[in-house]
Amino acid sequence: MDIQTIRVTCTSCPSQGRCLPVGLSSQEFDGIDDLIATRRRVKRHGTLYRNGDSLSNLYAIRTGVFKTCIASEEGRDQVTGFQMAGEMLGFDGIVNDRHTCYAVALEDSEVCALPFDGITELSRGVKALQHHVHKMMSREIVRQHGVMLMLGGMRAEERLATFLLNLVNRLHARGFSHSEMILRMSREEIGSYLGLKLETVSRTFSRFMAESIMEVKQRHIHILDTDALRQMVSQSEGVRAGEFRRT
Amino acid sequence: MDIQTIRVTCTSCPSQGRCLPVGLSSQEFDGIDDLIATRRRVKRHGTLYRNGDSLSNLYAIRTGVFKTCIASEEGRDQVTGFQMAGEMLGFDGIVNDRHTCYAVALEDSEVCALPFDGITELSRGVKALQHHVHKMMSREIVRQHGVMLMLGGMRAEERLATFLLNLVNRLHARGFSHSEMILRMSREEIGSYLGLKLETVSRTFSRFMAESIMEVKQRHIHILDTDALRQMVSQSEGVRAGEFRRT
DNA sequence: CGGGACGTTGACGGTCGTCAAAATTAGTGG
DNA sequence: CCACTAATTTTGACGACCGTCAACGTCCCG
Repeated sequence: MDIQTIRVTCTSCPSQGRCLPVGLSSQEFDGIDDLIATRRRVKRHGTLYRNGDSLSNLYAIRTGVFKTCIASEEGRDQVTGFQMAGEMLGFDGIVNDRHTCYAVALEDSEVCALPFDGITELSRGVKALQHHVHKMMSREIVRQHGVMLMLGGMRAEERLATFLLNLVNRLHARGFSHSEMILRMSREEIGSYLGLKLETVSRTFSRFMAESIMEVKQRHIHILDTDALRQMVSQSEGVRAGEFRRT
Repeated sequence: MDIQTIRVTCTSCPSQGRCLPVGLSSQEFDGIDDLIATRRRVKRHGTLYRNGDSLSNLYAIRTGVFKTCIASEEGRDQVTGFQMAGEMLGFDGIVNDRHTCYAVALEDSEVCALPFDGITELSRGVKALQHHVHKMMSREIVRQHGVMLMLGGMRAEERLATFLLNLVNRLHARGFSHSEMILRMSREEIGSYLGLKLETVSRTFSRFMAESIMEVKQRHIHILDTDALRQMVSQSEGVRAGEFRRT
């Protein structure tokens, strides 16, 4: 048994206010605490929900990191995102009352399970909550636009640079270093997310290291030249004729 | 002046019930009509909203076809989707109160502009509407998962097959043929959506025609062998060793 | 210390992007 | 209605990027 559930209140959450209660007055905040939110521990490689599971909860991550994947019928899976503290999971399940994704913890993690019915009901009374739910779903849509941009037109270098910058930024916003991090996902998982094979991911890391843009020791990343990475992402313009461009 | 606005009610909509009022009781339906929904005509190549525009409305398509695009900073645009009658546009704008996309009509079209504030307010009273809004946003998220799957791991043939099947299905659901259609978008727009260059799209069409899977005359498509297309999409498994696989 | 998961590196080839030019269609004005 | 130009589409030749296959290194945990 690797999952525990206990009654919990937002008031004591380590990801303070990143998820649902953003921007609520203290009175409204008390309302949130009335949501019967249960805390669940999910061990590394444990599954939070599978596709096909009926949608009962949305999940807010308290600590840890998750990946979400789609399992296509033909057996090829694909990572659709990596989520960390304060981010929410489960919106994919609302259309058909069942999840079309599965979510797996990449390290021992803790989530807050929020009954979807409770959220909708509460948000009928609390404007700020209602708006925030809309915002979170909209944010997910816009995030995915970025992924589509990446998958649609970028080369391996640009994809990996985009990915690493995004990751380190999100970690920095959570109080970690803006230049160092430990990846919680394998090369294969990165590749799946970026639409690349794991060998290509590995090679691209090596190239970055050779160009002393970063130090890479397995999953430990130390970014030495953030600007170089940023340029990679937006360099796409102004390429010399004859060069290979995916755009 | 290519845009007209007039007061309109759902009751007389040609895309009956595909957008907001799905599953509402007649009483609730009357509530929807209270939304100050204005009809807007948008001519071919006309813009419904641009990125940067503040979010005031969501849009339900009454007639016609639209494309939505992201404009990346570096000038490379990308089509994120094609929308037709009964489908809704604008969810991307909710996070930051401004659109991060632009929407362009591919033929003379007509939309219903629904003030976002009105929708949220009304949905606080009407459960079914509230749930439906959530569903539509969730559906958009799931749709994009499909696009990511396509962009992440499919070959040109599979992408185009997926695209055409999806399109013809949606048209069929609207009462059109299940085997014939006229594309409203150029090869370049298709390519942008599929993460391919227009030449590759054109070549792939030619190949489909050579294999008599379909007849292609410019933008007129006649599908002769739907099963062949379906197999392309799910064929990915069981490929002989030595073949190129993007998965 | 040994086995398995994970990561790195090399060689080779396929797909699709690039460049170029021709063909077909669409749109415009006389 | 027809000439003329612009836009879109098709087709070909060539090569870059990245996928495939394979072998080797490294790390972790029992």
